[in-house]
Amino acid sequence: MIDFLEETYKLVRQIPKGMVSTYGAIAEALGDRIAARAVGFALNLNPNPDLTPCYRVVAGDGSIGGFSRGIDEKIRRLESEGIRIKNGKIQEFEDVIFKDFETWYPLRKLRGEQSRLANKVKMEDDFEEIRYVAGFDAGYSKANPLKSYGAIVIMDLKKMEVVEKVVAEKVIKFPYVPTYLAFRELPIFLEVYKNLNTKPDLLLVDGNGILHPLKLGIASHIGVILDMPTIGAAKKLLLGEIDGDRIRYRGDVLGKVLYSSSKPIYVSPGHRISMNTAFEFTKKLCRYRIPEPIRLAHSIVSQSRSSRSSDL
DNA sequence: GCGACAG
DNA sequence: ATCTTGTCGC
Ligand SMILES: [Mg+2]
Repeated sequence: MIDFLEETYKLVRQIPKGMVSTYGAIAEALGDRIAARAVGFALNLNPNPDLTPCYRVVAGDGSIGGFSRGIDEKIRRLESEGIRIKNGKIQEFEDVIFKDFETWYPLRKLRGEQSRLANKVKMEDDFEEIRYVAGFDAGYSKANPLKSYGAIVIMDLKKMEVVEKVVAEKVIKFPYVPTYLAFRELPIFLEVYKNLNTKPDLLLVDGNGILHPLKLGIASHIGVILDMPTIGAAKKLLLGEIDGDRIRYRGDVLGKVLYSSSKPIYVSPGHRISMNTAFEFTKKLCRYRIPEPIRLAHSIVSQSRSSRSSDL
C-alpha cells in the first residue's frame, strides 16, 4: 500500500522558502482534492518538522490554518521567510503559491485500481449453502493515530451463535479519505483474516459495497480480492438519493435502506450477491440496528483498543 | 455562507 | 473514526 503520509511529506518538502501551498493543492498533487483533510491529518503527525516544513501549508483562502506549536509560531516562521501576513491573511497570496509539484499522483493509481477491480464485481448470487457468516470492523485510537485494530466475528447463520472471533493490530499508512476507505482498512482486514480457522461463506463489512462512485466500496473491494460473497452495511449515506427503500446514484439503484431500528442502515451488495439477497441476509442478521457479526466485531475492536491503549 | 463528506 | 459516565426511556 502507498504510504500516504510519506507521499504528503515528499510534496511539502518541494515548497521552496518564501512560498506556500494549500491543503487542497497538496491533495491535488496527491491525485485527488477530496484528500485535503487527510493532508491536514498527515501534517499534524509530521515527525520531522526540520526536514518537512509543514508551516508552509496554509488554508485555501489565504488564512493561516492551524499549527501544533501555535499559530503565532507559524506566522513567525512564514514572515521570517518573506511571506507578508496582515490580519491573519497572506498578502499577494497568488504570487507566493508554489505550483510546480513533481508528483506521480498516487491517488490516481488507486482510482485506477478501483476501476480495474470494479469490472470484476458480480452482482448475481454465486454461492452454495451459507453456513458461516463473518462480520468485519476496524477501529482506531486518538492516543495512537498510526495504529489500527481489526476484528472478525464468525457466526453460524442457522443457530445465530458465534463460532470464532479474531483480533489483530497493524500500523497504518493511510488516513481516512472518503471513497478510498478500502486502502485504509484492507491491510488490517487481511491481517485478521489470515488468522481465521473458519473460512466464512459470506462476509459483511462496515461500509459500502457497490454504493460508491466507482461501484467499488470496501465490501466489493474485499470480495473481489478474496473472491467471496460480501455485503456492505453502512451507518451513514456516502452518496445517492433515497427513493422509497432504494438508493439511486446517477440513475442506478446501488443500495437499499434497511430499517433495522428507528434509524436506518444502508445496504449494498459487495460481490457475488444480488441486491435483494444482500438485503434479506442483512435483515436476518440484525438483532439490533447493526448486523450482529459487525456489531460484535465492533465491540471486540473497542475492547481490544482500550485494553492496549497504554502501550505503543 | 452552507452543505457534504462510508470509516 | 476518536474523546467519555451517567442517565433517561422503552
Ligand atoms: Mg468501522
